[in-house]
Amino acid sequence: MVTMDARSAGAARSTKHVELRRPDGDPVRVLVVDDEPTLADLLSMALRYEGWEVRSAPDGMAALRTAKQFQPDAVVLDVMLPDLDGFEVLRRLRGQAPSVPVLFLTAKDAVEDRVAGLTVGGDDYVTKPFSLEEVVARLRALMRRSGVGVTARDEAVLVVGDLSLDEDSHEVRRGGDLITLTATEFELLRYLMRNPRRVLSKAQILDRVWSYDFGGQANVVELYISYLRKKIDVGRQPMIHTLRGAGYVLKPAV
Amino acid sequence: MVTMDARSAGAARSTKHVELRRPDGDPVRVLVVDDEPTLADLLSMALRYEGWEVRSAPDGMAALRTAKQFQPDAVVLDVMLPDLDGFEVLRRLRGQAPSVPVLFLTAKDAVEDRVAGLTVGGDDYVTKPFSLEEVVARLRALMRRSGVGVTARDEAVLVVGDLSLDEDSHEVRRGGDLITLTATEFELLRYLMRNPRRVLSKAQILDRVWSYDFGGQANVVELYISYLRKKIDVGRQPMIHTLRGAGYVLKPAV
DNA sequence: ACCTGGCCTGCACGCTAACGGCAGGTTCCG
DNA sequence: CGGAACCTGCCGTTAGCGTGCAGGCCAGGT
Repeated sequence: MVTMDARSAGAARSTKHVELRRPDGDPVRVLVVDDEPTLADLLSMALRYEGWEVRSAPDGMAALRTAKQFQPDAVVLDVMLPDLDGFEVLRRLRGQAPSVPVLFLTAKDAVEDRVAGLTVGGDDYVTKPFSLEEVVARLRALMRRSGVGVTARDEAVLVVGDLSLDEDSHEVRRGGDLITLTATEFELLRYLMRNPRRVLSKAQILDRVWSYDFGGQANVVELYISYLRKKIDVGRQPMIHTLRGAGYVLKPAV
Repeated sequence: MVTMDARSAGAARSTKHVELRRPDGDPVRVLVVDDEPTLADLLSMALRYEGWEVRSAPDGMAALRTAKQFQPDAVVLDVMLPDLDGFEVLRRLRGQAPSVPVLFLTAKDAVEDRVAGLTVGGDDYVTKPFSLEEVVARLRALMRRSGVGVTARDEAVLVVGDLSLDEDSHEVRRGGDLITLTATEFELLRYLMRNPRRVLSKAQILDRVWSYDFGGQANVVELYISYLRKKIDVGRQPMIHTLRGAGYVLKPAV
């Protein structure tokens, strides 16, 4: 009956969102700079899955070379690199392209020291370990603000049925009622709302919403789904549906 | 609100404020003159993020050359330059463009009185180390007074709900009651009021409201938020909200 | 130039929301 | 009817947040 190839994670994604596009119609280009191959690959795959064109570089010099030739619309940059300091890379990068937004990856403790100057130019950062949802969301936000993807008037508000989620204010409403979510609940709902009417397996959700080094049980997904239901579906037409053995779906209430 | 074409290439912010614009519709142009590359970059990024077109020069002669060709609407000028004295630059600049407003950057102990003397011409100055909020606010004020950005009658009063803040008189009111704020509290509130209904992380606030060389704990943000709450929210419908793990939001009280 | 008061910042403690493990209960399906 | 998959109440732990206190610095006044 219903399509059950929910785990075809590698397959190119069908039409879900309005694709971000550059003015010339080409897909958005993102450069990933990280010396850990595992992490770089993970990120590259996730971003490619968003429909973006991705290239990656293992160190600062390579990043600058690639950037010159690739002309990315955004850069994901690990601050800890074997050759150059991440901030040095930023400086030189700004010489080439003054307005390319940069998303920094940084270890938790390192942030405190030199957080200064990261967010002033519209740049942003996430601390390791991060969730892919977070990285993608922040990248989208960065590009939205810097004018990439102007063709898609892709505002910061996701809407599914009478449910809406504002990524700027973190405001969530179901038919007028304001709903308060915790950080994790918010990320989970955002992921669901980005993929409405589509089965998402617990594994997919775990990979996407929780940090890549999360060691816990897949049980947390069930737990947080139940939290969301209490806040969103209780006393209303349910929007979150369980598909036994497959996963969960979010769709407008009839 | 006037319709704004999306063609604003570069770093146009999402629709939050009315963008300052020149009579011809192009973005406002600002020239930054500083010999410290780090500082020049920091300023350039921040100003670009305001939606302005920025160019920078490392010394006095370059500044004059760039000014002639770039025709800026405002100039940010370090008084300490390798070649020419900042005042000399000003004099020659006035030869080219008599009415361009200038914002001086000066060390604390330095020639404060001499600079003060120059502000009679409508110019202004900021002492290092400064906060970006301060620089941007003063630049806006300068341009407002000199008639740049005539299209946007962007008054000096910020209003969010029943809360108002006058940038000229520093008067803050919540529903009629006059509220007295310290300098830091004022800058923090101004930043919040410039970004209503938008989550601001502690890092963003730090980068923006505190001086660029501030090395202290991110704890101060929490502290000053708590001060503001005491003065603004106590005994009323709260306008400042905490989003755990995300930041703070200011919004009209329902 | 000294004094004084107000403002900024560091430190540290207490608090509470949020997270996630566990386990017993429930629903669904074969 | 049995088992698998899922739901959810309970609760210990943690980390993010609020705030009182005290020292130091700057400004404004005498």
